[in-house]
Amino acid sequence: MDVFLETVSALNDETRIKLLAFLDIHGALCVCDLQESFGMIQSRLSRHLKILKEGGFLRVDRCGTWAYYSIRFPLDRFRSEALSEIRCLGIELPPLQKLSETGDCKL
Amino acid sequence: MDVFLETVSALNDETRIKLLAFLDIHGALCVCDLQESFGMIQSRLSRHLKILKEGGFLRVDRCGTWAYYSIRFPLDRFRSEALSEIRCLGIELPPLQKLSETGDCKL
DNA sequence: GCATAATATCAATATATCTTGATATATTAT
DNA sequence: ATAATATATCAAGATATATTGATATTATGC
Repeated sequence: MDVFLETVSALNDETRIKLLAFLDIHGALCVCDLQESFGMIQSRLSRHLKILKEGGFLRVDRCGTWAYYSIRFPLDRFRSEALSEIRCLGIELPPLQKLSETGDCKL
Repeated sequence: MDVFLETVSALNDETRIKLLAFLDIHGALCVCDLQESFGMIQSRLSRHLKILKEGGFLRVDRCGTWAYYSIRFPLDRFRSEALSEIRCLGIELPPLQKLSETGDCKL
């Protein structure tokens, strides 16, 4: 019950739905990229990304000081179906502003 | 976005998940049956049932003064997958206390 | 019509969640 | 070691949601 509720409540926020849609389109991005793209303050993003990660939707790959967030695959059926729904919503997303450089990191 | 969030937030409550599981097992029940089974006050149940209905999970069939709530079929893929998850949670549910009589009503 | 029963809605309080700004941690470069 | 950058966490206030008790609505039987 708790795990399911954690998954559902991760979905229960407009900001997090937009973040999922954005990461679904653009692949792995770090917090500063998202911060710049969405014009959001860092602590807010960090919190939402944590909730999405703990809800089983995202993975994090650390690369030096950067933390690259991306959709976690494979997703189970429920989360996968949720992502399909999100893809169909036609959400308006901001343009990607990419500041970070992967450099050595293999993502 | 709003419709999806309405669906998700309907799922985002322990009481409502239990109600879905209970109605999934027992079929159509009226508010007084649920009230008795769960030991909840009527206004609380009525509110949660309304949210589940507006979230697309339940239908209501009125029969005189009774309002019979049941899972709405067919469910779309996302809601159906949510219900599958709920079935797998192994939620402990109270025994059914059935007070209402269907009588003439065809359910 | 009047009384009773089932359900729905409202207003107030309690509880949880979100946002913000400040601070803490961690990594890299000098 | 110090400074700079990226991210995470914390505390306070703002907002949303849940619960309760009271009231309103609707249908039935007398």
